[in-house]
Amino acid sequence: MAQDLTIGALAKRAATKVQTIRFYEQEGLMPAPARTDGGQRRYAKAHADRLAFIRHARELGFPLDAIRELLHLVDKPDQPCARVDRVATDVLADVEAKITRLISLRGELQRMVRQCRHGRVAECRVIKVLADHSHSHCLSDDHGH
Amino acid sequence: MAQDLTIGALAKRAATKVQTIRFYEQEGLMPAPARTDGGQRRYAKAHADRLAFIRHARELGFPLDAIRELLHLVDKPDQPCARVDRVATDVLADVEAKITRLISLRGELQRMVRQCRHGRVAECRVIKVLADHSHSHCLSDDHGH
DNA sequence: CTTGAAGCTACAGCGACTGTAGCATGTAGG
DNA sequence: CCTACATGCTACAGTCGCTGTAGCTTCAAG
Repeated sequence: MAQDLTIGALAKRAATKVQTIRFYEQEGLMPAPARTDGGQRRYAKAHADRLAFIRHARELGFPLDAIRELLHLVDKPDQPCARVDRVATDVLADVEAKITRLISLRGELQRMVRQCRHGRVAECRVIKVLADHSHSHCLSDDHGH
Repeated sequence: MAQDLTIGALAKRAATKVQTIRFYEQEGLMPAPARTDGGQRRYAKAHADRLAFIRHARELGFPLDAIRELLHLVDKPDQPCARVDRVATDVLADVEAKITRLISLRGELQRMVRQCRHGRVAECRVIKVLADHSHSHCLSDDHGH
């Protein structure tokens, strides 16, 4: 077919690395493509669409396992989409938890940096805050992670 | 000395795993402690302080390399703390970048989940949004990461 | 002296790639 | 037709910060 892509051309289109595509194939996320007589991969449009799906999901924070599940579900279009919804909601909850935690980290870091008087290490607030054991429990609600 | 701690007791105090402490020693973050005749580690208070410092810095998102640098600086208290400030500011910038990105992800995920009509997979908005290539560039300002 | 918890070393595994070494293939120009 | 040379191939190591496991030894209490 005329519109077949080499792995390099596909990688450029999807803004991924060549190795990443081979990695997705190995992980069962991308189907094995046709090969030339010499053994090189040649991709059709369906592969490009699938790769775009995977990349978009990855950018949104979906782990590969979740993407694998979504790809299975795409092949069963008559089923109810409750599981799709579940996967997406789980990712959303994960993203929200990360935001909450990072905002609390940002607060503590900002306080630390703001208090630094740019003197010598001996009296540096940053070092003092890090060394101060009494601060360390204010974030520990998450250490089970 | 009477106040020496086994690795297990130290781990419990610092809310870490035993293996994590050995890992920090191997990485040069924790100094090698005294050993019993049988070869078991025995820790003094200085080790507990150092471990608390490391753990607190880790909770704040400092990578181990940054912590290594801070620990070196702690041993040179007469130097200006500009480098300490630099390390902390870098971590803060990193945290802020992550927050910005995650908030944009959250927005897209919320839209996706909200539009789901809980029908069949064939007409699922979540799947459609993920498959739609035209959405995939709205976050790509960060793909260099 | 025995038992059982806790310690020891060494190494594999996680997630999601990324990089490297050492070849083979494909294609464009001469 | 031949030669460069970019690109492709496989296989495997490395990234980060731990965590878990196997197979053994040591310690402290009873």
